[in-house]
Amino acid sequence: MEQPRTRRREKQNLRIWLKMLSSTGKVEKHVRSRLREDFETTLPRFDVLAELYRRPNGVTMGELSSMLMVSNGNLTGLANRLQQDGLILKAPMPTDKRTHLLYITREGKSRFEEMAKEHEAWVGEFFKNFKDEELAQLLTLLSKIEYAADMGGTEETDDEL
Amino acid sequence: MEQPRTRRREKQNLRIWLKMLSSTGKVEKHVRSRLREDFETTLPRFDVLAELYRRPNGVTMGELSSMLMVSNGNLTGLANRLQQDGLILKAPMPTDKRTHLLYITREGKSRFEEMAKEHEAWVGEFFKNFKDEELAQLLTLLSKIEYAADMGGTEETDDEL
DNA sequence: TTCATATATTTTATATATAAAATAATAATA
DNA sequence: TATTATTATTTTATATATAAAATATATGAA
Repeated sequence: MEQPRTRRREKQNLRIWLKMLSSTGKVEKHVRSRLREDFETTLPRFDVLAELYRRPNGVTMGELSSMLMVSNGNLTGLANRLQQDGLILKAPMPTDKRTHLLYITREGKSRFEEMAKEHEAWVGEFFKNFKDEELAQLLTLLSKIEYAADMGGTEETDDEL
Repeated sequence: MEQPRTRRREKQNLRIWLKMLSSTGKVEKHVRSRLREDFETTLPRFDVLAELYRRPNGVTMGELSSMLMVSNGNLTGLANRLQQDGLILKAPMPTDKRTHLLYITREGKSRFEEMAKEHEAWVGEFFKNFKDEELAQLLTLLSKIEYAADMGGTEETDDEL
């Protein structure tokens, strides 16, 4: 015999996952369009600048790729293009020539500041009609999902804890 | 003079947006890995099969690309690869040779059924520790964001309605 | 009919993205 | 010190993804 309770729950899980994908995707598409049309850049490039902006002392390729959760190979290309544009610098560490440090340039910094201001406004539009309490709830619920993802495979249900 | 209330709110908006990106991204990475390792396929291919599975009468390229929210050009390549694998069929409409209809094949159908079952389980893991009420809340909040995205630029704040 | 316009899809150029192999440099060990 | 193993990054092959141009077909108007 079936388990309608469990089945309903499974359907609900899928519905939420699809909603996460569609809502995130739509906001992301909007941000990407604005970055492209207003600043002739892309989201991954913006993300790189954002991290380097917060670390004026530089970050290694490896650190940055794990911060951004992208592969090393992906970051290699991104960093090359950003360096070509004069927005970042890349230099091997004298003490270990394998390791390469990335820095944001003065131009990259000022470019990022312009974009970050706008970026905040674009994102804010989507939350305009949220109550403070709803924002807090949403943050908590999403954090719970991320936590489950970080635990990945090792976690248990509450019952078993 | 500054407006700490507004500023706090802006920070919170950004925090949530980043959390949407990170939580969705981590679940997505997990699903992509499983699809790759267990079924030698990818998320976009799975998405195409999912839509065609639900429409046995076929869907045109244009319809499908807007359902999946990807460009026509992107779908062209995806559809070619899926047809090569024998999972879908593509055929021009006799009444309008510009339009091409996509269908899932018997093999595609059975392949998708296998994957869908697993997919549901993978996704369910992330919501294991959620109460029914929390799931409902999350769905509502995400829907509100998606709604704002769909209204894109035309919407007003509640105050002004 | 014929020409202009509109529509559906594909092609092209380019940027992300990954996994896996290759490279380069360092560290560790015999 | 030589050899081995490890680490950091790049390269390669492939798949997604888009915007813009090109193609092919259909529709509409003169």
